[in-house]
Amino acid sequence: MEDLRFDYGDETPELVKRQLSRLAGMTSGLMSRIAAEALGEVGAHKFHFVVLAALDEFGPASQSVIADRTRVYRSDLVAVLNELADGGWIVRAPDPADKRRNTITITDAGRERLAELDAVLAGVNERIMAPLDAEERRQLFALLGRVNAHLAAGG
Amino acid sequence: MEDLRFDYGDETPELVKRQLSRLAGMTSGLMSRIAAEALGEVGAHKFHFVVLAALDEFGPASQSVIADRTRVYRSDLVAVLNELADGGWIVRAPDPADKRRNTITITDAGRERLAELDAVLAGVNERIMAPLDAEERRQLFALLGRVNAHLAAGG
DNA sequence: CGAATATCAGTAAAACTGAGATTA
DNA sequence: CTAATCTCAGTTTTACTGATATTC
Repeated sequence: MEDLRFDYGDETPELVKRQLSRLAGMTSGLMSRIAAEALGEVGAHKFHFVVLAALDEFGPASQSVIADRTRVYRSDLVAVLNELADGGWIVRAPDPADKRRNTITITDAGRERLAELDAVLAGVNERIMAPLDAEERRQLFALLGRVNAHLAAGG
Repeated sequence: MEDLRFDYGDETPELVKRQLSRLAGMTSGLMSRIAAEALGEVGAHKFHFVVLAALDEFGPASQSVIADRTRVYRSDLVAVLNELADGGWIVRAPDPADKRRNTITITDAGRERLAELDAVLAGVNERIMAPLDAEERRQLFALLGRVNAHLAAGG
């Protein structure tokens, strides 16, 4: 992941450029790679952030509920929680009321970790959005937000 | 690839929403998936489009040159060209002047295929950008273009 | 000889599927 | 008995690395 690349080179075909400029999504793999790389540098990945944020905001929950909230697959969530437990950022305890369930709880260290990852991502955002001023960023997010909402609604 | 998903559910943590709204790139995986799925429906993938476009615009070239122009890895380009040759969209012939090289040439069928894939991608673009009018799309692409240029320059 | 070209085999990470064991 | 929960094993796709044979 050392060669961060974004465009298609100096001799990019016009047809490709046109599609790239129209299909915002096809060009944005790099942005998530920058985020993944930055999180990787502190030994995390995006699911750590997403899961810790869900636990911090909504409180303790079963793995199944966390999977629904975060859209992490139940099967993959197991490994993510193992990693978070190894770091002392969550506690996994059997639910006495339903022995099928585990109750996952964020720890104080977990909240510190969450703040750390949030800061990392804020730094990534700053790096990516550097060429835009505050008003332009607001515009960009508003436009993307409308596209996103449209897609999320099944458009 | 049947469950196209974009947001993080009704109970998305605020921290995640905030990062999602700021980090445009982290949310755009779906857009490229829509494009990949649409191309898949006609038996293609994005490298078919990119390689055909490069051949159409710049003329016949060696595999090495195509790899540089399209940023498709040399090792992966072999399989892409095999598929394009099987479809009759390109011709692969040894270069008499340098026996290490193949000369790749787009065929008339290849140009038709390229037009077909271009139309598919235009349809995807229309679907994604549906909520924005022409002026808003122009604005969005201009803003993204500046971010892209910044990242492409190594920002 | 060293370097470039095309090819193949294989790795790594992310997204996803399916099946098994346990408990409600 | 059916259904839910957790876990594990495995698939698929994409991006990428390394090695090899051939030719310059």
